[in-house]
Amino acid sequence: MISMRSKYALKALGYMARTSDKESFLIADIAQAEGIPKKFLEAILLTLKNNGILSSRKGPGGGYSLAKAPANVTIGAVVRAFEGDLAPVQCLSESTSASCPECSDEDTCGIKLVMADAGNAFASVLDSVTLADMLQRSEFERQRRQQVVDFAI
Amino acid sequence: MISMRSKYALKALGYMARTSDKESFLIADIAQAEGIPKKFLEAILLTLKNNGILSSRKGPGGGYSLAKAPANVTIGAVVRAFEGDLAPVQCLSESTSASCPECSDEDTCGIKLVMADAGNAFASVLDSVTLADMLQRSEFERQRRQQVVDFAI
DNA sequence: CTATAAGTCTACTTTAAATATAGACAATAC
DNA sequence: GTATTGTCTATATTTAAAGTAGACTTATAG
Repeated sequence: MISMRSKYALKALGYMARTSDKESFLIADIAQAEGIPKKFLEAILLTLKNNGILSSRKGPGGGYSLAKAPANVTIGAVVRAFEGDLAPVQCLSESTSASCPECSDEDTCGIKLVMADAGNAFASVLDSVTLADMLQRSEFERQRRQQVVDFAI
Repeated sequence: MISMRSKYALKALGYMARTSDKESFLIADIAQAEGIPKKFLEAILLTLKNNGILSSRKGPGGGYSLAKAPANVTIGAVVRAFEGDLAPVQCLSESTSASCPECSDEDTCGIKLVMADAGNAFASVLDSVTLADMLQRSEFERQRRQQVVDFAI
């Protein structure tokens, strides 16, 4: 389960990428458009900035902008900014140095080996999809469903 | 991140499957062997029983036994007993009926579409590996590392 | 039929993390 | 210099996980 932070981040980025007529976005506007608590979004956008995904300018006329083209931002990079490495078990996380306290032999632990595979499968998908892909996919799905409805009429 | 419950469950099952000379296991013995808090393990084994993975008998001479051969128990089934469906986002979970509160159109939500793929990739791995596979893999890794050490000497 | 050995159930406590909020601070444009 | 906007620090709230305690039930042995 990914956190709300990650989901809000993806929503905010999706909104910014989708609204291509605007260059810069106010926190308050994004919050309202996507239904995200403003103060919470504040911290989220800051994290995205610190991860090089967004850039910002203070003062009047300022706001947040995408630091890269949507085709160059992977979903994996966004999610990792909030969830750390995407390890399904603690002992696979490199950032959290906490290993299994009671694992007799971590190197040959079957659980760890299997979870590594599963975690990699999960991460590969997110790393292979960009923000642009995500929007395109959503749009494709919208049109596909629209056609089904048209056909039904 | 999977919970300790799932990890403890896999440890307990691994222990039972590995210790093939015994038929029946006491909670206390498993707890001690695998370093799991006994009272906590109690609840975990019960859940495994309710999911048809273990069977039990009360009274003297009783204890827990594997309800199926290790080759017929998938890691996915074990983990699902504790984590529910392995949905990476709430709106993909069928058990938790809570959908995204602020998703304008859930059917075409790009986040949901991408996360569905990632979640499926994760689940596929766990569903394709059995308890027997896990033990075998661990043993294989143990021997491989042993050889490397021998060679180094 | 009683004593004992096991699993089962209910309730609670503790701990930690996620989520969210408040308010002061800093930078920039005009 | 003042209004606008992002940034930072601190705190509150809520929720779930992790762990514990103790009474209850079922079965076996003798």
